[in-house]
Amino acid sequence: MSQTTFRALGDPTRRAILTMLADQDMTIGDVSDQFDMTRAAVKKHLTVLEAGHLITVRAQGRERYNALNPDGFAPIRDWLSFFDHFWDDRLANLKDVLEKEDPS
Amino acid sequence: MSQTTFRALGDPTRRAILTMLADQDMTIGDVSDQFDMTRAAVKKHLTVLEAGHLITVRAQGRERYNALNPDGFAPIRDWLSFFDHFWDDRLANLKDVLEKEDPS
DNA sequence: CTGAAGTGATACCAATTGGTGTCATATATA
DNA sequence: TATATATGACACCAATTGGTATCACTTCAG
Repeated sequence: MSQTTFRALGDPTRRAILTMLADQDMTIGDVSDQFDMTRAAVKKHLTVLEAGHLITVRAQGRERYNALNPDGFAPIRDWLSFFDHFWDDRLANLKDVLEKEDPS
Repeated sequence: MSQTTFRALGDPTRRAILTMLADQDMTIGDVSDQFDMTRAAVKKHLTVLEAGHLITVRAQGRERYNALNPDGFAPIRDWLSFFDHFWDDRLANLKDVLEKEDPS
């Protein structure tokens, strides 16, 4: 289900984390340095982001690097595209109607 | 802020409502007929969707029709496009590096 | 006018969420 | 080996959230 992904994006702190990860992969310590909250809180956010497949974690010694997972954004993009296509079609239908009413 | 928009999309019931509204504008009664929950609960969801500018409401007699607001999806699309562009650029940079290492 | 239909608003409740504090574990480093 | 560093895992708490029940208000129809 993509519910975990949508939910992960619902929190502003988590979206900020994703933006930061766009610049560079970061450890929990790196991330929590940028926020006025404990590492435990950041860890929870990272767990939610991982559950939503928006990030991946790779261990390196005692550090664990969090990195963006581009593929994780696909469900969101797909969901949006449903509406985009819908509006495209509706626009096309409107065009057809107009052309039938007043053929040029 | 687009936080209200992201938050609105975080709930599966609200996303289902949006999908239903793609087919046709609906009153609260229409919507709540489709879910196993009270009208009051549906009303709350619609309020959140309206706060996120994802729907608009127009009164018609004693009925109030809820309709999709295509423009409301823009913040989400824009936010996603930031990452899309980022990955495009990163891919381009990678290509540059490869071409420099092994000029064809 | 009277009653039914459609809705808004509020109080209330259980569950979830975002946060802290604390302790345990694993890994570098002196 | 001893110690500091980086992290994970809980237990716990306040605030938010999704839901219900209930009452008031507006509008349509007889």
